[in-house]
Amino acid sequence: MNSALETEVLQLHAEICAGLADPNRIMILYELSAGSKNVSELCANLDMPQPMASRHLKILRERGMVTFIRKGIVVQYTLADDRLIKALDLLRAVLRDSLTKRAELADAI
Amino acid sequence: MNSALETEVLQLHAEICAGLADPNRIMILYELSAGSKNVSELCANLDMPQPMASRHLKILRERGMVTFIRKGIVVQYTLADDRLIKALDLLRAVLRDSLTKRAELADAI
DNA sequence: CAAATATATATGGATATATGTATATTTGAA
DNA sequence: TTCAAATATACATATATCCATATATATTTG
Repeated sequence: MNSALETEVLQLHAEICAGLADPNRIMILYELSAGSKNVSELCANLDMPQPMASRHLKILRERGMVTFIRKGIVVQYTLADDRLIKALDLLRAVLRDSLTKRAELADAI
Repeated sequence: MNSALETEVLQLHAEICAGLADPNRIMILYELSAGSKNVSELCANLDMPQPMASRHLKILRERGMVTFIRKGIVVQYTLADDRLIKALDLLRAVLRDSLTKRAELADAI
């Protein structure tokens, strides 16, 4: 029923989602949504070890979720698409409502 | 800088994203967005073994992404929040544009 | 209650992911 | 060429995930 092409798109779709599926990467994306940053700035703002930032940035790069430009000795990263933040915001809203609902259920006990 | 509460919210946020990060679960969510289904219907429509469907449904349930009602002998699952589909659609659009850009770069070679 | 069917769970092996530490690479400047 | 800063990668380890298979549980009907 599914063509090989559809299967591959689905796989890539899942990989973008997996790109969001880590607290550190979510922080990086929100940080970049406030403006481009180089690796050092990201590390400082997020209190994250540099190798950790580089590894997560690599994952985001591979999935086309961030872009980068080398500016002399520093590498500046930019959010590739604002819709990534829109999606994250939607999912956070889903989470909020889900937690609210669970709290109401708990109160009803 | 991050409170323990913010850290936990971030973790839950990442877990919702991880809920989307599998081709089979994406298919299940889109299938449910067209209307509630029981496990057998999901398996039939998606050509998916039943234990596999149950396993993925469990993951979606734990994250509050689907709800279920037992109707006699069958269990009917429902998409918990339409914004999950909105987020998936946004991410698919990001993917589409990203692939388009890469194709243009390839053509430029 | 017993049989048939629908769901759920437990197990295990292969694969993937996250992290810290150490090291390599790249770049600009002395 | 040599150094220092910024960034990227390698390695080792721990943990989590995926899937297939087998098994267990629950519900309806006769």
